Amino acid sequence: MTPTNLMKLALDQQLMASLFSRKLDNNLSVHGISFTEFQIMDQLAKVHPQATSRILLAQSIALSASGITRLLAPMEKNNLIDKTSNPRDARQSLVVLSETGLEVYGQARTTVEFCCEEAYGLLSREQLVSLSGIGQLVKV
Amino acid sequence: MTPTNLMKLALDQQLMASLFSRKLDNNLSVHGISFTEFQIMDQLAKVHPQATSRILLAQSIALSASGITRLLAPMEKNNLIDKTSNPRDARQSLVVLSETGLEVYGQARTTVEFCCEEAYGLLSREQLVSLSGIGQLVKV
DNA sequence: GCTATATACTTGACTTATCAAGCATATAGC
DNA sequence: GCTATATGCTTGATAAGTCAAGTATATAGC
Repeated sequence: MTPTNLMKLALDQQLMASLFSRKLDNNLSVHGISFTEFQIMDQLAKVHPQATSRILLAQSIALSASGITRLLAPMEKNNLIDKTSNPRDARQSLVVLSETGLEVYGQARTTVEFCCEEAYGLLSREQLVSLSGIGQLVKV
Repeated sequence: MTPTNLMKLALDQQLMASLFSRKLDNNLSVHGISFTEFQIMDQLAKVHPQATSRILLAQSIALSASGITRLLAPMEKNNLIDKTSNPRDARQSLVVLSETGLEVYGQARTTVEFCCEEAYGLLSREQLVSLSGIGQLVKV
């Protein structure tokens, strides 16, 4: 594959990602959350009821430390998450999904899965496998 | 593929896109342009020396009309693009790459192609071929 | 134990986008 | 031709993120 075609592929991917994230934002608004908030809740749900530090959350969705601070503040006010502190490290402020948060996540997840089906359902099994190959690169 | 796995794949894609666009932004800064600006220049280069309307540019990179206005203003001031008007439609304001713009695009493109190679080079030829079909979906 | 450095945040100033509203021009229906 | 509506673009207010600098706590070296 030529560099030109590779670039075209990459730019298309970016465009797709941009459209898809907008779609999710729109669809999630009925649950009162943004796509970014959903991403956080998804991370928290994975390890629930274990608490996660803000730094780890930030890294997991490629957000800066200050971005996390600003994102979590309203989520806490809306009772989606609870704050704890780490007795072993007073610098850390740990985060867990609240009762409400878990419930909202469950509902939102249905919406997200539906959108994913709608967007990626058209792809062949082969294409999906190729795409999941890309997911590996994230870790690099 | 289960809905759960499909969602995981989609979220990974978003993460990748986010990391990749940040990487491009960083690498393009030596050319004095952002990734968004590069995307615009790429669209303009495709049809150069033909002029493009702002609305079409906006759609091609999934940006709002006002986003385009705000993006193009500094590009014009930096002489990367030239403004023309459409004699058949006085509402339109057409855009072309300037001499300088074309030159900067050429240099920036080398950088972008390098980044793409770095990011996607790890995938197999078969994976890349099946992925290039996905670009079609963008138009849906 | 004290100092130096690293880590986990938070805050202020700024950037880049959005949406809603507005203005100018074009097009369609009567 | 006139009015109604649609299109192309700009502007003000706002949202969501960034970076640089600051604060508080932890860890390491002496």
